[in-house]
Amino acid sequence: MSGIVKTGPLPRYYQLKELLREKVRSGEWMPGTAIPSERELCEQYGISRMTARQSITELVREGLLYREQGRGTFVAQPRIAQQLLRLTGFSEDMQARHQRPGAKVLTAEMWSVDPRTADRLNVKPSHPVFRVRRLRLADAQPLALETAVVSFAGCERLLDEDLAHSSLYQLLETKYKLPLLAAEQEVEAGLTQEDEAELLGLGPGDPVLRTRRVTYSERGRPVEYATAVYRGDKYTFYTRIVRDGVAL
Amino acid sequence: MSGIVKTGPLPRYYQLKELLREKVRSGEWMPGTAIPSERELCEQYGISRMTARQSITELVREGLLYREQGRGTFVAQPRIAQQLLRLTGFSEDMQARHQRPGAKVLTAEMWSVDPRTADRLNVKPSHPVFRVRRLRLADAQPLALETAVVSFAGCERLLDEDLAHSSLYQLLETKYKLPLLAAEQEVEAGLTQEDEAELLGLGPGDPVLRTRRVTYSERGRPVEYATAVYRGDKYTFYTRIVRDGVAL
DNA sequence: AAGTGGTCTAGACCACTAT
DNA sequence: TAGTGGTCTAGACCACTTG
Repeated sequence: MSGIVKTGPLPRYYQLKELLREKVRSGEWMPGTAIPSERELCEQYGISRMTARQSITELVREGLLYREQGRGTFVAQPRIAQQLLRLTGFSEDMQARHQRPGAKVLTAEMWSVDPRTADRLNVKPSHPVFRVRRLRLADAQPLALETAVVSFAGCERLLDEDLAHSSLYQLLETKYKLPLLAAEQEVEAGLTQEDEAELLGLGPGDPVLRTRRVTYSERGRPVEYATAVYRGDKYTFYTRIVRDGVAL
Repeated sequence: MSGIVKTGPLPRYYQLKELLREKVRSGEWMPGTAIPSERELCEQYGISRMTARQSITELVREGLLYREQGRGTFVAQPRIAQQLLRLTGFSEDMQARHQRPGAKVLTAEMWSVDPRTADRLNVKPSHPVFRVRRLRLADAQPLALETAVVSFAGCERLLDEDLAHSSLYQLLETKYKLPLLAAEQEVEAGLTQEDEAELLGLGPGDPVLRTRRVTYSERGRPVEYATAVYRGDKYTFYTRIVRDGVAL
């Protein structure tokens, strides 16, 4: 009946949230239609209104629903709704594009950080950090040349990881308990340099996309600074922007 | 004493939120330091804990604070905290870079929408929409070539606007009451086409950044589809990504 | 053991929308 | 007038962190 377990391991607001998400995902509730009112949900699932509100509030923040005062809560249009905001590394990015990610490790070492990178990672210059340069493959074809510099206590353990077959982001999040919560990224247009062209299978003067990214973990602490050069003919950078301070 | 008005026009959670924000902004609370506990704030300001929590929760979402279970709530590092997420058009973008925005209107017309654009704007093909092509200037120098297609009931009124000196986004938000809440953007590297090169002051084969953007208003309704070509040598695209589903 | 944030309750009054 | 979301209360128990 209710589907909301009284004393399960998962919080009730979370259970209701996933239940509502499924109603939308499955198409049972179509875009533009009103969902049950907060008071109806309370009664249906035997929870208090504040709890139901928390579920709805989080789904509104994700863009799946929207509220109108005095009218009700509605399912948002799918284009904006179902493309959720994610923080992805190369591997997850490729999987989302239905391409098989791969990597060829060019170098992996402990490195005395240069001043520019030190500033971005908030560490002292010459501090030892982990650095890996990889040729990134999509369906076994070269797509990007990526340099990642990672800084945290114990980062030298990354030297023992198999970064040809593992996602760096997944390693950091699971094995090293460093949740990656936010990132700032810059994207520029450019042309190939000689060494890059050869590795990427491009000619001189071919267009490329250059990216720089600082990735942050908890407490706003920078963990990774990554630069990459993408083949301009095979890569499009996607982003979703949500306005800050949008009322719930 | 409290500073939280009992029956003012502004909600109490909002008053507390701005009060906390000011403590951080002014430097009274430095990054990394703990703010008073939720129960302390309740007592200090004479409000309930759920109300204090709402203030804090919103500031955590903005990246100004972070919580640690069992320890407390802390001020985040400024780099990530004070760079708030904004949805900007060209004019706001240039102002943020301390450059003077400008525009030369090439064409402004009602246009029978093509199938590709119709799909993005969620309107029927051949539907009449407003289209403006502008050469965008930064400090009076050509920076980008932008085509914006805008669709809403009454969009033909845009024909009478002075788009050489007005921000399209500001017009839409203020005069037309269309809050711009979210956008999806694609960025690619490319080379100039002949007609573009001349307008942008570039030679053939120079690198450019091509962007496509759909901007959404309330209810997830698409309002604008804009494509632009930026000079590769003068423009860097910035974005901040915040992970979806981050626990509050 | 004491203090913190995380979750939750069972109400309440308000502003707003629709009929 | 009835129903909706927006705000708010005064508690409660839990998991977690720190002494």
